[in-house]
Formats: sequence, structure tokens, C-alpha cells
Amino acid sequence: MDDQGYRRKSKPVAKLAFRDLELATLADAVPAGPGWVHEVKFDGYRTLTVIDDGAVTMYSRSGLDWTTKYAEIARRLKALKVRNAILDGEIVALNAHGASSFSKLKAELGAGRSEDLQYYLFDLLVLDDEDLTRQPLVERKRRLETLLATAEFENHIIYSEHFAEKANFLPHLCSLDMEGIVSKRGDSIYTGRRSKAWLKVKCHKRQEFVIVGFTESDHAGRGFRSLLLGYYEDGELQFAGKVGTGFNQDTLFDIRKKLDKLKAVPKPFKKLPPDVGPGTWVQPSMVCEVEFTEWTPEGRLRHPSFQGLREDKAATTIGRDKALPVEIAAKAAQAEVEVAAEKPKRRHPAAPLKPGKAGRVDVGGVSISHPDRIVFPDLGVTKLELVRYYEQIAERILPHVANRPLSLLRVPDNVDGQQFFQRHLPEHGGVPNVSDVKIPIKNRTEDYMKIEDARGLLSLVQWGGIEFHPWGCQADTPLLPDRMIFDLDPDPEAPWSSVIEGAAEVRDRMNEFGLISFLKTTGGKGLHVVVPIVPKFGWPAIKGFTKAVAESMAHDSPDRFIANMSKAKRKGRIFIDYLRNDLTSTAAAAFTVRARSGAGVSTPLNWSELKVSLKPSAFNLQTIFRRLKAQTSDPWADYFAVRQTLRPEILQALKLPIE
DNA sequence: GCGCTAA
DNA sequence: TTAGCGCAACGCAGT
DNA sequence: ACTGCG
Ligand SMILES: [Mn+2]
Ligand SMILES: [Mn+2]
Repeated sequence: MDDQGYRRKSKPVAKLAFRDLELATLADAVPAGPGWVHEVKFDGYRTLTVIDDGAVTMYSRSGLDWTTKYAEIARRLKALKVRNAILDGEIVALNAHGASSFSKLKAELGAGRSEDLQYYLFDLLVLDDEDLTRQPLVERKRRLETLLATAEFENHIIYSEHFAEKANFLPHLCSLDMEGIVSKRGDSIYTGRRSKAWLKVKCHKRQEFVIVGFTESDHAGRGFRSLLLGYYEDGELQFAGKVGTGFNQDTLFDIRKKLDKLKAVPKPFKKLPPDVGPGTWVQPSMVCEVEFTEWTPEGRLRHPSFQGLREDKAATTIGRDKALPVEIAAKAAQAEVEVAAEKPKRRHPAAPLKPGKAGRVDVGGVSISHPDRIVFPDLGVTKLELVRYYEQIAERILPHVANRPLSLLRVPDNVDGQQFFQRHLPEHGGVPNVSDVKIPIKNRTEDYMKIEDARGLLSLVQWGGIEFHPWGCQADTPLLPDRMIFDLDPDPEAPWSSVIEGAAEVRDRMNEFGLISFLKTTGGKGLHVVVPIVPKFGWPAIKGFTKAVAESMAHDSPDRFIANMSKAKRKGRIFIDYLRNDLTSTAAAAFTVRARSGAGVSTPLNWSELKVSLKPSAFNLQTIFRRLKAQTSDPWADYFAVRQTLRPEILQALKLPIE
């Protein structure tokens, strides 16, 4: 009608293809209110039609091309004068009362006939290169109605009307033999997912079940006595009961034929009520529709009646339908519609990030929520102060955490509350400025986190990250560690002097191997001695070497050091923890804050500071900058300049793999 | 902190 | 809508 | 084989 601009503006349009359908959520009643419109629910095949450049393709709900089954409908659709379009609707066969009949539909299609079918259309996603999916439903339907009025379809292609709220609409439709109602928010967009802005309400309790087996009939000529039904819950097959009525001669015979083709399997249920009797169990692959009056308390169907086989659903997707209380559904729908409306809000370019969320602060290009949240209750340190710490320290910490696989200790509330490690990026959502890095882990590869810059660092803090635990390797050479670490873990009873001596001894032993090492506090009670190395040898070699060093120290000073992680055996000694030296093991980074009261910071030290008077607790998020400002030189200045490696002979002597 | 699922 | 949940995972060591 | 530890 309006703008039928045949002259294209040189825009090469991507070929239109199948896309995921909007699916309705099952509700237990029809939602009320002016925001909702209501349509008849049909009992047929959901069908998406793509018209492109004169070609009509009709897809099933799962994207299968069923055009040839619907040849007559497809032919009629060619009467539409459009360059291209995507239409959504349901293919049905009407019975004598004008209600859609699924069994009649199957009979027609089984006979290869489509000339008596109807296609009810209720949505228009694309028209003449215009994407309508973000338009409100009522607007899409208005365009659809207008479009369908431009051609004569002899009542085979029909606009599915909607109605405003009417008292007793559902009982009325049910008395007319309809399947139910689909209620839709008039202002909802087409998301292509299951949505609560579309709610379906059924007249009868009916749903699909997996056919898990059958029982034999006493009567020759009857294909079977009943079908055994199941559904999946948490990936496990559950028994739902038997259905023995609703069949006719043809369906009995046809289904038995199909069942015989399936492989017999052992009884898939642990315990079954005895009344089920002997049955033949088959591979759970066939799906059928069953109407019933209710679920018994034992979880079985009451008065089930077979309604037909369904071929458009995979067995494993069949679960027990549970209708959502309509009040909850309606609230969720409201929220969905509001969220959808918020997204393209580019009205005021000056608007702050995350409009509608007050009190956010921008730090280094990252929007920080809840800046005043107290993260360290003992010090009263807020989230914003933590963020500012990492902003200030970014230059110093980034060389230790960027471009490597990175694990994170997250604390969404405060350090006295819940804490958890995270090393994968979440499957849904994700974090801005944080990327995936693929790491091969025993014959498969997994995705871990990586950041590259201060924005990534701050994004992780916004995400609740406090402690940064980089892996001992760079992201692009994960199998070749670029540092060794000795993590000195003192027993609570161990004298501080032993820790000091332990670190000094590690340093001296490294010197004997020609290796320069670096000292830092952990932010907690221990110390770290870190040895940067050229990525050259693999983890087994490096771990084996550090283990040998730890065991040698424990051997020489069994009163002070132990190389065994057992806490019981530690008593008053230092555990020389060499186990950090493995692919998936981590250690706290230099300059990371620890998520414990005191907000200790892992602080690089000069070896000259290694004295009993050393007080690691003096270095925390509030005090560290005083120290850094007062320093005339960086004790770790050479950390990234040192290029050193273990001599292969050493590894050989330890019978460790070289390369 | 945040997205998912269930109700 | 709200409530509740998960958010690492592997080798070492002791039983 | 199961459990605590880092
Ligand atoms: Mn430690
Ligand atoms: Mn340790």
C-alpha cells in the first residue's frame, strides 16, 4: 500500500533466511488488562514463511523446509506483491465446526494434499527490506492485515485477528472446540525466543509425551493395548502413565509399525507401580500428543486420550508442562516489554551509561555500580575506593595480569560475605573488555579469561573481582611457563624468622642455579619468591624442578621446612608450596589486593627488606602508595628485563622432560 | 554482580 | 515479578 | 574410593 518504492537504493540485502520463532509461555489463566490482546490458539503446525525475490519457502518450527508439503499454500502466497517478507503463522485443517483439527491436518498431509488447508497468519517480521521485529506487535499486525488484503486467497490464507479483553472469552472459545487462547502484549517486540509477552492458555490439559513403550493387546488385529508414556526431567526420563484410547484402526496399525522399527531397550525406569504390567520398551524417540483430565498425586495421567503423533519435536525436549500463574507471568511480561523499550535509547547522546540506574560512576571508561558499597568493613573501604586503587595501580599490576589466562576471586558484597573463584567467562552475558582465551587442557580446549588493559582490569573489579590470580604462563604460550614461584605458607605456629630464612634460602639456591629471583609479600601471612624465566620448558619440567628444590630444603632443614601440603604434618614449619607451578594452578599477582580484612596488598620487596622486622601487614590498599611514592627505585625493575632459563643439564639430572 | 531458572 | 543458585577443579595427601 | 587442601 504505502511506499511501494520499486527503485532500490543500492542496498544489497542479505538473503532472507529462517529465523527462530517467538514462543509463548504456558499460563494458567488469561491475563487481564488493556495491554493485552488475545488470539485464537490453533492446533496445527507453526510455520514461518520466507518470501524472497518471488521464491516462497515455508519452514517448520525447528527450521525444516516443508514447502513441498504445503505446495498449494506456497503457491497462493506468491500472489503477494512483495519484494520480500517473513510471515509467521499456523497451518491448520478445519473440521466441520470450523475448529482446527490436528488429526485432520495429518490425514491431509499424509495423503499429500494441501489444497484444503488454511494458513492463519499472526505476525510479520520483515516486509520489503524493512525489519519490523522491533515494532510493537499491534503495528506489525496492522501491516500484516493491510498486506493480506492486497490479494485474494479464497479463505486459505487468513489474517488471525486479535481481540481486546472480553469477559469469559476462554470458556466461550473452548465451547467452540478451540484449543485455547494466545494472549500477547500489544507493545511487545518479536524477540525470537520464548517470551512471557506471549502467553498461551489451554482449554484442555494436553501436552506432548515421549512414547517409551507399549503393551500388547489380547485381540489379534489391534496393534497394541496402550502406549507407555514418559517425559524428561533434569535430563532423566520419567514415567507418565499409559494411554489406551483415542486411536483408530489406522493409527493403531501405523504406530505399531513404527514401534516395531524401533530398537527394544531394557526398562528405563528403576521402579514402576505394579499395575503397569509387562510392556515392551523402546528407544524413546517418538512423540505424541495426549489430552487428559489431570495429574494424579503419583504423577500419572488421569483419563489420557491419544491425540496424534508429533513429528516436529525432538523427544529429549519433552518435559512436563507447568503453567505459570498468570499474575507472575503478567509482571514478567511487563518487565520484558520495558527492557526491550530501554535498549535502543540513544535519544540523548550525553546520557550517562546505563540510563535509569542512578548513582553509577564512570572510572576510566568503566561504569561502576554501587560506588559507596562497603567492601572492607573493618577499614570502611568502599567499592569506589577499591576501583580507584586498581585505576592507580593499573600501570604496575597490568604487566603481571594482562595477556595471560587469569583467575579471579570475586566478592560481590563484602569480604565477610560470599567469595568464589571464577576462571571462565560466563556463557551468557560476558564482561566488557574481557576476552576469551583458549587453553588446551588434556586433549580438549577450554575457554578462560584474559584482559589486555586497564579497562579490562576495572571491568573485572566492577564485576566483583578483588584478587587477581594470573596463571604462570602467557596466553599465547600456555604450555610454556614464563615464571617459577615458591609460595611460602607458614603454619600459624611457625616463627616469622623461619619464613624470612626460607625466602632467603630459596633466593640463594636460585642463585646457585644462576637464576635471579624476586621477593614479594603475598598480602597475607606468607611470602612469594618469583623467578621469571624465558618460556622454553614445559610444566612437568618446571614443576618437577621446583618440587626438587622444595624437597631438598625440607630434607636439609626438616625442623623449619616441609614440602608436603598436609596441614597436620606442618606444625610450626613452612610449607614450601611448589604446587603453584602447574598449568591450571595460580598464585596471587603482585599488587593484587587480598579479599580479607586489612585489605593487604601483595607487595614487591627489595631483598634488603627481608628482615625479621619486615611487616607485610603494613602494606595495604590505603598505605601502598605512600611506599611507592617514597621509593627511589622499583625493587622489581629488572623483573621483565631478566632473560634467564634453567640449564637443560639440571633438568636432565632430575630426569625431567626437556621440551 | 548478574544471568538463569523456577514459581 | 521475586527467590535461589552458580560462579574452579586438579593433584596431592591421608584415611 | 572418598575427603580435605591450596
Ligand atoms: Mn601462600
Ligand atoms: Mn600455597
